[in-house]
Amino acid sequence: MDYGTATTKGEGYLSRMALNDNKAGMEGLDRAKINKIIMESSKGSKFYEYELKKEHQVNQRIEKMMSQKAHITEQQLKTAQAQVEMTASELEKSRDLSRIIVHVDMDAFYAAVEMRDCPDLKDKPMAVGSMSMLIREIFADYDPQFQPVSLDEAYLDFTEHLELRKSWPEASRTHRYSSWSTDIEQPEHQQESEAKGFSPVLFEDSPSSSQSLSNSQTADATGRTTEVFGTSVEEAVREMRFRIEQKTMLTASAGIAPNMMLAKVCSDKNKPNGQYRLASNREAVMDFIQNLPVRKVSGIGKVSEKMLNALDISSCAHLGQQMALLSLLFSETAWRHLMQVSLGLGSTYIVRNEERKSMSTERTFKELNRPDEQLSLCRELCEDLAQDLKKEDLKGKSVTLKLKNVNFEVKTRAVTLPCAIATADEIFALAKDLLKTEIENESPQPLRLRLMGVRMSAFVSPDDKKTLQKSIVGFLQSGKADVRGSTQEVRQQFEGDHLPSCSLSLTAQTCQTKEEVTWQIKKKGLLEDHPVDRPQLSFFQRARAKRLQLQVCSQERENEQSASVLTLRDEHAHKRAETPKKDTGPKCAASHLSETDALCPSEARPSTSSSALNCLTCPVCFSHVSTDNLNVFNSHIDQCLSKGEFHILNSNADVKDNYKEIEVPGTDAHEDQIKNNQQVEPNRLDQHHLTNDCVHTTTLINGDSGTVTSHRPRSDHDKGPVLICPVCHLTQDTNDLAIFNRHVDLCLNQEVLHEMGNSPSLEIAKSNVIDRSIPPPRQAGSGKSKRRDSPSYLPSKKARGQSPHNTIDKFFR
DNA sequence: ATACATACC
DNA sequence: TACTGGTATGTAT
Repeated sequence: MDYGTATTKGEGYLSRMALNDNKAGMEGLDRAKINKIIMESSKGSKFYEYELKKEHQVNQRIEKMMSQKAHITEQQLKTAQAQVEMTASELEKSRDLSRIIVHVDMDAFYAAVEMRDCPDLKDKPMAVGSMSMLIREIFADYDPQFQPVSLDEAYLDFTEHLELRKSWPEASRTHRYSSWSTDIEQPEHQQESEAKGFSPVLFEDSPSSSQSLSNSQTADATGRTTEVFGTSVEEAVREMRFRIEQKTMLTASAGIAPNMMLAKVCSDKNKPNGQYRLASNREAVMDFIQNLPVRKVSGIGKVSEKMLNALDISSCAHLGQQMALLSLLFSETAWRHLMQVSLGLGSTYIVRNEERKSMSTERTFKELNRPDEQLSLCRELCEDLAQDLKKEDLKGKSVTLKLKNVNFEVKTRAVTLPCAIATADEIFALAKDLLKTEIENESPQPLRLRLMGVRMSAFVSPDDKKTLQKSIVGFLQSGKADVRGSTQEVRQQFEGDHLPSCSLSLTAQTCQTKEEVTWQIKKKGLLEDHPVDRPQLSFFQRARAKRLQLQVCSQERENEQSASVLTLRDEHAHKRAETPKKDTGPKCAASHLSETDALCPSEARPSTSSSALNCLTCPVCFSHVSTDNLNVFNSHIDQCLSKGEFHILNSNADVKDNYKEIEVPGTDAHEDQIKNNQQVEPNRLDQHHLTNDCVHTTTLINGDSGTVTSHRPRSDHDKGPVLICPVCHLTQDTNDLAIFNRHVDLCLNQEVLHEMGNSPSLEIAKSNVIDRSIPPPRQAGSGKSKRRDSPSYLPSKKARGQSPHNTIDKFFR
């Protein structure tokens, strides 16, 4: 075997390549010359170089695996063998041969795509159709639950259909040839029909769709030939293929087997325009499997095949023989899957999995290395993606930026928000930051890109998308009742969107998860009227007090808004304290709030209603501010922030210095910024700080701590402040605000835990506690750390349902 | 949650 | 042959 020969980087591959070509029969050739040609052709082909690099990586994996194998003892193997046999007999017990699964695969689908795009065919009449239509119109007759796997593939469970079919009259099994194919009865009529002016179509979006097909079929007065199909599986499948062909003018192949894995292999057996049936008995299955190359199995790709080959495994029979070894070398999921394959097992029930998990758009181009161009491309992609999202009415919480450089190296960078977003501006606000970070990381060299992509994932469920009227106050009113039940109703709808640019803000009202609710509830604590008077109250008690107060005031909405404003302000103050930045001077503190607009759907933004805002309490000085004008209130907070109690935060960072004007997406300043984005300011306080806020959940303590710690006059600053936790009232032996904040967060979370008792959101609350116990992003300025450490107690992904026919991909442990 | 690799069409 | 664009998922961290 040739892997492992390449240990040095540059020459390794090349010598290996040269070696590879040095096969029997080539001995007499001028080897030096050949090597030179190989070298030359590889030169300039970044793609080829990258392929070699990947190959090398795979070879190293294999090497590692082989050395692992070399260390396996007889004893280990014996134990593994016993284990594996146990598993095998368990799996054997679960074998279900009662289902009849069919895999259909359109033969020339992609050729048809080409044809559609071929200008010569553009003007020819096109029949309507699509997989979804096939779906609807043909597949559903055989299995209403059928699963479309891709544009040209589907799984169907024929079992029920076949039962019914037994008693069907012949008429129900008789199908007509379409008018365009009446001239010939052979299946090969396709070319002929094209000659008649039709081109095969499967696409709903074809420009000249709509007329022909259904018309021609129903108006098939000529009648001509019909075909009667029998009641057996083969006949039923043949009938289905016949109907597909009549409808789409494309042939399909099919596989019939007792499970999905086998059906898929079978559909490949008689590939163009054929079908293959594997009988539903164990012997037939095992026979079929024995000589089946592992590579034929869906999910075993190039890499897996190579790794298995290195272990002298090429057929499924080999798999069965080597399971003990495989169980020692591969991950649990991987070897279990392999074992299923070796036993000819696969999924026997078909799940229609209609929700997409992500949506993305990417583009390949000639080298793009100017940051301004990269950014505007990024924007374009975001716009495209937003459009696509809109078509399916999707909103997601995670945005991933994908970059491939001219050397074909791929990078993905992602952020997740607590709330779902969908517009181009919102997506761009995040993607832009991810991109900028990468540009900065590479500087002073430019990023030399050949591909860029933007993906949206973590979609909110349709239920969650509906904005509900019930407010978080309503949630609190129901006490600690079923949080799960109320979670979805926590959002508020605000009417209007005409906000003074300075005073409004994102609220977390659009957030969807329990975690976010917890987060909000905690924020809610800041609404407390007299926290200094009643500091002994728990967070929830305070929340309840607030609720009562709110009831009295019956001004829920407006208070919600002020809550949001306060909270955000706090978050930003916190951020500033944590991440000192060089920025322009203060302008309007609330403009920080505006920046977050980009990150939440506009319809969720609170409006600055003109109704009275009594009961407003400054989160910094805790004095009451009687105003119904949020601008006034914001100014008040600005003043508080820029003096007095808040100075403690300045020990970490000069708050004032960190105020700056923010370009809000959609504003001129923002647009200009994008357009002229030549230079990137590395330490800008920008949208992604909100991102960080969101990712790290709560950051609400700062305002509090400012107050709580204001026991000492400013002159004592040098000695360090005395920090007393407002929750547990214990003096904290630290000057480090970050540590102190973490402590308070923990305390608060413990409150939440207690309060929630066994409520369903416990898990979430817990995770907050744990998250908080992790040090905050190390350095300020870099602002790079968007990583969130995941709690170790979370169930592993293995717990997720995985269907056996899924891919396994990585085999190594 | 994020990054990356693998897989499939 | 070179190699895209889209989605999903397994593994590692």
